[in-house]
Amino acid sequence: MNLVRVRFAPSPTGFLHIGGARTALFNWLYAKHAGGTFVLRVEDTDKSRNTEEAAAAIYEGLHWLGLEWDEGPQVGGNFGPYFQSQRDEIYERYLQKLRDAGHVYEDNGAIRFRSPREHVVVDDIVCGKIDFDLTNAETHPDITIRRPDGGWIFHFVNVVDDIEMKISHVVRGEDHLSNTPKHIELYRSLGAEPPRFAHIPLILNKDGSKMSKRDVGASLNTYVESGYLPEAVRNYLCLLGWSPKDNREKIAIEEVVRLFELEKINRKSAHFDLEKCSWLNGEYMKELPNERFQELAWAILVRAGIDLSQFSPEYVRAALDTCVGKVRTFAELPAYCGFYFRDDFEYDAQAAAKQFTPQNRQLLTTLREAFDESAHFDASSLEALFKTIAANLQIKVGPLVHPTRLAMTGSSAGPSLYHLLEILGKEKVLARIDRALTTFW
RNA sequence: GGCGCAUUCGUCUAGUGGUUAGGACACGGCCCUCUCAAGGCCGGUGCACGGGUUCGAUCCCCGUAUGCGCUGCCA
Repeated sequence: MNLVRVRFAPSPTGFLHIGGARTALFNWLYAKHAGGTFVLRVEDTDKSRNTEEAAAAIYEGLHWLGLEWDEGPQVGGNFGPYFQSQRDEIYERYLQKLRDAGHVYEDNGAIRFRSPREHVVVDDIVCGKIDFDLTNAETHPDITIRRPDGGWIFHFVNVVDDIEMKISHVVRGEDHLSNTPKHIELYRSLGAEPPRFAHIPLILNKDGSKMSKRDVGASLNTYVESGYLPEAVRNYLCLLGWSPKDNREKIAIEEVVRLFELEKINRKSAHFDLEKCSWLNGEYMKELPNERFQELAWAILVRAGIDLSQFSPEYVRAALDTCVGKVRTFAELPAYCGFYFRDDFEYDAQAAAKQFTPQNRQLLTTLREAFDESAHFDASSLEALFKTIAANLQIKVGPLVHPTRLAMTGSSAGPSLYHLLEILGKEKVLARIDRALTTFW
């Protein structure tokens, strides 16, 4: 019987760090792969007031990524409570054990753990065997486990909880590697068998600098609010420090679960590349069922301050349909299709200088007449109309399309012109040509 | 400073004691095309450096450099 029990033990800071999200992901992957249990434990030893509120951001992030925990807050379990702030009695009990065995002493009101002063070998699944020499008290001072005010220190409660919760594998960030020998000393002094350790490399910024709270993209929330797809972000995170070894980039989570091994995690820290994450997001967006695309698109447009209620649902739906497959993230959508929902947009200055020439004024006037007289205003009729006019003038359709697009959207890039003309409808199309004509000439 | 970990294209990575060192993102070019994307084709850039070991090292060993982490009565 070798039950795998892993945990994600964040401290409630009010947001889920992208590195923490990946740590949670790797724990979750290993639990799923091994048929084990994924525990969520909130390390709120700081006794900060709004623990529940701050922890909520972590729950939301995990839920968003689809990393459901088997034990912990909201779901319960046999090893609770899952908040360190509620486990005081347990810590008292373990402290007494250390006291009884003479492993602790008081120092200015704080309680410190007396190191056995030996070599400790950490046999890490990712980093290999590392021999730490803890014999020198100058370089490796005894750790404090309790503050004078009674507050507990991370090293102690973390170890106690992992013992109590029967954690079999500690999968955490490499920033804890140097702490691990001290933790092992604690396990031994408490008469407990240390778990297996797997220290995963950190995630750094693209330029190699440390990713701090302030960096764009450091919080998972950035991706949620920018309209990234959780499956895309999760996929990208899987590829940071792990790979299926067969060149696959877009890979179903079930497949990752099947292939995932702690032994195959890289030892090198990874730089977060938003470009690649966005590309992957675009790949997922292409396969999005239309319903979900519409739903997410509406949400991002409303968030961007566009009042969709003044348009018919059919109009909005048709407008959004012209954007499918054209953007990599939903965050790009408001700028991409905003012209459908407002008439007072700005014109791209560079494009205007190029397209709104005296010569093109004549073309726009010609087009206006043709639109006005056109009995049909669907995309294919419009396309035929453009081609007829171009043929009559002995020019390509490009010279007709470009100024028209700019007049309709204010931009030189956008959805298919013929389709957007159909959706805007004759009335708006004529009005927008008039607006361009009066604005620029 | 001490201790620890790391080092394959700009980035994520595959890989081996003898390979034309593979893929992806990004980038450049071409094709397609109503624009932009998408798609297709082509292209450049990489084994940090110095010593060993070896017939031969990107791969093994030792240094150096650089980066990151720990060195808290933070987690």
